[in-house]
Amino acid sequence: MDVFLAISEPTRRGILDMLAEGERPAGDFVAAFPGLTQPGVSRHLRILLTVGLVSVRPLSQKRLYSLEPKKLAELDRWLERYRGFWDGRLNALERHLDRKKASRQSKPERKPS
Amino acid sequence: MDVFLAISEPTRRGILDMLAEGERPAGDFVAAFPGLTQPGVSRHLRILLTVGLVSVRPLSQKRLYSLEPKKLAELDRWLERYRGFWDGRLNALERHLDRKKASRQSKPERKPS
DNA sequence: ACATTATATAAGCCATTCGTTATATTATTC
DNA sequence: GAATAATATAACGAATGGCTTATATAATGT
Repeated sequence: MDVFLAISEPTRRGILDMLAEGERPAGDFVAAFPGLTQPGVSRHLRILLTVGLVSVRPLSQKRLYSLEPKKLAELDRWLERYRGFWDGRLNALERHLDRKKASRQSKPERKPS
Repeated sequence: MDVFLAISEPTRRGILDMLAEGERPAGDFVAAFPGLTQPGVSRHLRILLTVGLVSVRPLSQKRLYSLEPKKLAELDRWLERYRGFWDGRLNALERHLDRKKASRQSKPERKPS
């Protein structure tokens, strides 16, 4: 299983989306996806972990998952080839860069759980 | 089948990569992937077509496929959320923007201070 | 009309994946 | 140490995906 296959699953993208806001215990995902059972969610986490899209650290009985951005950069590098093919994209990039540059001295913060 | 699933397959990414260089007849892909049979390639093209990642126009017996960038922009919009999580990305973006700007105006600026 | 070229569709097989229930593991609390 | 809480693993069935061979469609050339 590679990164592309890993993010092809909606639930796993949902998990990543939640992790974009910060570190979270596995239980949060179980609660967030009522359509799935706990083992089901656990398996998705396992997949994201083995692929390298997330990492874990134990906190008592809990396991805190967090985003592993380097792997997502892989995906971005693939898209790189196609960027410039669509219009309207440039403005979005410029806006993003402006935000980035404006907050360059401050590190991106992570919400504690 | 959605865009994420469509690009999760290596052969289909290969097809898109070839299309990044321009319009191509179906036969080109059959030739480019010796590990697959013609119907196998045809099915991948069908999938890319139904998802909206490519389009076709007939030219005599041939069918010319070309990239449909708008659909890839969808993927990019998803990644947007995560951009800014990895380092080193900024420079690549800036380089790209510089290229873009350079092609839009006659005199590109070397480095903003 | 018939053969050829280019591509698509059909049918079937095998591998993978996703979900489930049941059970195991690990840490905490009483 | 027994009970509880949080999470992981095992085993398995159902669905999906991708590949194949065989066949169909469509346009071109003779």
